Amino acid sequence: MGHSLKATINDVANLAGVSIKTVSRVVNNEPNVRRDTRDRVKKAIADLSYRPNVSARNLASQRARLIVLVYDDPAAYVAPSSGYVTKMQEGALNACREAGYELLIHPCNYRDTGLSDKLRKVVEYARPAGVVIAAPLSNMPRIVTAVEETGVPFVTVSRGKKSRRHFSVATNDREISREMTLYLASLGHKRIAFIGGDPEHAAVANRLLGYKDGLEEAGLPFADTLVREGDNSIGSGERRAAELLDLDQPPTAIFAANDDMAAGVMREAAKRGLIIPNDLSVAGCDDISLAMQVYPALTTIRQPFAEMVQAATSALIRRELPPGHLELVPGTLSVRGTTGPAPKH
Amino acid sequence: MGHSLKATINDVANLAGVSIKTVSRVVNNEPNVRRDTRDRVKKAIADLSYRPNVSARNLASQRARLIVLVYDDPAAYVAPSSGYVTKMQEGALNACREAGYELLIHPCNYRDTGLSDKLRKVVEYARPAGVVIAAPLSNMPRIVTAVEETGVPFVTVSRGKKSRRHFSVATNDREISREMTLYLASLGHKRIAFIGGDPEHAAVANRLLGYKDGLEEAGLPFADTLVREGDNSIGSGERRAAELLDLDQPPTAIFAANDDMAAGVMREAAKRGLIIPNDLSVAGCDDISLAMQVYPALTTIRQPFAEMVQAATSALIRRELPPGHLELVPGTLSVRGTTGPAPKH
DNA sequence: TCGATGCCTGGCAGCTCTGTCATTAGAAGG
DNA sequence: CCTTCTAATGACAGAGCTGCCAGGCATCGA
Repeated sequence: MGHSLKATINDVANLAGVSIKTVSRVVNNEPNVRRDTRDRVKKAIADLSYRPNVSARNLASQRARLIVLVYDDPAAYVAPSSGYVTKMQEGALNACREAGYELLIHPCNYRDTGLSDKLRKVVEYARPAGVVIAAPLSNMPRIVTAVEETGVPFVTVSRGKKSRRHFSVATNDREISREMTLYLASLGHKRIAFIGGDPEHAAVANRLLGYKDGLEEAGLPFADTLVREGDNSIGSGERRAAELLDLDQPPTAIFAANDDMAAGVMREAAKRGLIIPNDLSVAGCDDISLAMQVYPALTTIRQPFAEMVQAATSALIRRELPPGHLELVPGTLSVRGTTGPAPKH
Repeated sequence: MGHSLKATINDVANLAGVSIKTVSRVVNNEPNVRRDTRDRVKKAIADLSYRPNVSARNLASQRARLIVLVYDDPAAYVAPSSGYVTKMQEGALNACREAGYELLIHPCNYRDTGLSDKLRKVVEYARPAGVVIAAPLSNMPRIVTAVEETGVPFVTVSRGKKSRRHFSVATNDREISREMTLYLASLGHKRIAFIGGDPEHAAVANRLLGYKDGLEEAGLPFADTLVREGDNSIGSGERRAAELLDLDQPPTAIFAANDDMAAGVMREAAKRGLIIPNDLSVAGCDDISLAMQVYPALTTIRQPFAEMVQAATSALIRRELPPGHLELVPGTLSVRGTTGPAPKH
């Protein structure tokens, strides 16, 4: 019915019989408006189905109601990739919609050498209210510094270590990796291998530490030969698994620092006719959708990506960013079909 | 060095010794500016590292340089899902960046009954230059109508059938499904099953037609029992595969209308100890990242999602939208490891 | 020589809001 | 009844840019 398509604040003011300033107050939930005036304005807004013009608001208030989400999109360089991107977007969108903010997504390639400059440009151009930097980019000093230098408030998500300088959200990587290792040990596995990822990613380094913690706590020896470095891709999971399974004393369980590599391990096992979990247990980390798509479903560590990014985004919008504060969102073990008791001999 | 953070058009005009209007002309690549004037302005812009204020531009020109991308996000209702979302975003972002536009993503759930109203609100609020509606939402009349009624230009992507009313981009679903069926027949398969999806999705209906075309062309009989209806999820792929493999005369090849269902078929085969492709050939459709993640890698139909969305988005930005025009982006067969010669007996 | 034509350039209004400050109304106090 | 204070409201000036129109200045043909 209400055609509109462009009622302005003036139309609302006329209809309600008040000044545009009062309408502005109502729209922005400011105090000092009488109850009945407020109701009258609200009715007029509804009748005209008035929506404030975002551009005019941003221009007048000198700040854009806009959050930029910066993340690494593995699809750009590693052939097949996963669902963590949509998870993050979901979290950011939740927080933005709630507050009437817009979200600008900015996928990028962490290996791009010109990335810092590009990011700087994007931020200076969009002039957002804040920037969310997701892992693994959040662990790259040059990236963080580039954003920091623009002077726009920002939050990092999933950093390995705490920062003195800015607000960050992370998960308890080390702790939960320890738990996974202990769980594997509790199944009777004595030779548990670990496939790490790019050591530049702090989260990955923490997972390795957690693995060591777990071994120690279970009274198992740490062996260099059982630790390999992949690049987070399925292919590297396959290759590292091949190396491990070719050992004289191959592992009976392989814990990969992300799900893609775990899937690679499963592929290699399938090639060799190994039955999972009877002959080999496999565990991953991240709980991306891929984890449920493989058969058997992958035992993994659920990373609450959406929640983490949502927490980061709303902190940004609320402007509650005590520098150096680390917000911890705990992960959980997700035990599914790829882990089982160690083979008898 | 140029600190800036907020040089305005006035600063540039002063430095270059021209009026702001001339600066505006240069920024917008308008004609009728002398060569040396243009160069002088460009230099001033560079020196001050001036970036036009998006809000001011949008406000003054009465149009937002913003595209809304509306798509169905399966992650919301079907547990595990796939990479077509990032593909689409990639295409849309490419087109937007090129033209200096922003992209507003709007994932939604196609089963949400209040979706039309929500979309209407989003569009009226953001007032974008255009809306891209991706499949399967583009096949739902109530969705398309809701967007149409806002009066904002829009494009649908991957519709099954041509529309008289608006511009659309699609792929040659029927044709390419026919080719896949012919390919399977050429491997010697006589009983080729088809698992379709939600019949409300026009693309899926077309794939069924292509399957029939292919059978006919190969001189194979069409059998009702070999056609099943899934819901595009992995789970439904498993269930339908179970039904098919329990038949007295089970198929030797299964062609699923999307990759998730094909992955489900593979899971069911693995459960039964069937070796793919020796005992059973499996083909999918979409070529999402999952297709490369399963083992063996899935033979599928590559759907150029990114290209399609990119084409749609730039048409929107260029405002070249002849109503009723159908832009066809061809798919291609991607033969990988899940298809092979039919078993001997 | 005088328009006429066409390229360049600038002036100015206006897009829709918000921030600041002024003003009014109403309550409280003497 | 008049002051004093506070809550409620409004007037007005921008925020930074674009659209429209007017004008200046060569160039060209008659």
